[in-house]
Amino acid sequence: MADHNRVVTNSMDAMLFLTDDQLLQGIELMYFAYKGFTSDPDLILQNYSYGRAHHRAVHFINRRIGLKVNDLLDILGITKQSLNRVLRQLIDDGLVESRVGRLDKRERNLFLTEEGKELERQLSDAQRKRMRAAYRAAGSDAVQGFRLVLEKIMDVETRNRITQDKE
Amino acid sequence: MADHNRVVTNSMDAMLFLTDDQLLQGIELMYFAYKGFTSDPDLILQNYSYGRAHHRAVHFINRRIGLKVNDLLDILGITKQSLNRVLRQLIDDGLVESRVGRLDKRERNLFLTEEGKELERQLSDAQRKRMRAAYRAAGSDAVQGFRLVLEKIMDVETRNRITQDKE
DNA sequence: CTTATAAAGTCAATAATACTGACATATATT
DNA sequence: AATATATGTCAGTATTATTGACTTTATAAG
Repeated sequence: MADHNRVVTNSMDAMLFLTDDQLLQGIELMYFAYKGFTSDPDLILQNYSYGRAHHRAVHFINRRIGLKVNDLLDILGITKQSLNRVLRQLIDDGLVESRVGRLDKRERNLFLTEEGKELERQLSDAQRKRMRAAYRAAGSDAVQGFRLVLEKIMDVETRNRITQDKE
Repeated sequence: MADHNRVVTNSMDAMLFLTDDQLLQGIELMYFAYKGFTSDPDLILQNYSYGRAHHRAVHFINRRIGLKVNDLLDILGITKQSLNRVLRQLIDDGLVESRVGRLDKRERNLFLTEEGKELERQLSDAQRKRMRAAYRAAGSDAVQGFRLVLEKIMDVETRNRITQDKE
């Protein structure tokens, strides 16, 4: 009975490339792909003496226009002290605008200025270019699989927050 | 003529989810998935007062047993001064052994000790568990696509080095 | 209206990871 | 003997993150 179950499990694992070695290969792929994924924006950010933290802030302020500081903290999963330095710089440099909330004046809504949008465009153009090339080379079926697996790798709470935002 | 080409390109893009917005969604997926991907090992590493740099070193020393220090530097893409601190700790703590090369005595070959293997097992078990669950949930076709897209996202030089190592 | 809670912002100290530059040692190559 | 290579180390700096303590302003609860 136990033996029978194991055989079944193993054959399913084989179909799904689930040997320990295949899984380690997938783990390495994630590592190397993520490295490439961040390399193009990193080069651009150097010209501004900014880092990845600035990129992430600019990205999410662009994607969720007018989001609150607390929302950004939740998304990034860092402390407000960590975000503060980055956000302070972006605001002082005129890339981000912080407006007092209309309903709740304690809140601050974040927006990209024209200059901020310009940096965002540079960064996302570079990153999109790589993704577009990868998608084209891999084909649409592969892209669907790619997206599905990534969604399953995420923390469930993160996935719920993301997918709920879509609709 | 130009118009005609653009129409064709756009429809292909649509099939491949290649609108700017879809590409940005893919970029966010990568970000959130990578965050989940590293979260389990990060928790384990805290018990050892180690960081991700230690994880990467342990991972690759395990995967390419006896690799040279220079090989590890190439893989990680960091300076020897950066690696030194991490490697020094791992060696001093008895997780990694550095043996003088047989043919070229200037070289050092790196190995995990039993204790090092034990940490590697803990870390990769946690990471494999998440990957296995994601693969199972997504299905084997999706996994193939996932792997293919990741390979295309990598830098070409990295991809050549990895795929050449496979055979 | 007063007290409590919440959102945002700041100051200070610390840690992990990376960098550049300079230099040392042992071994191999020319 | 001179040069190059592989490794290791010291010092100084930058980025990104942390914890803890505290302030200001505004809303909510009593």
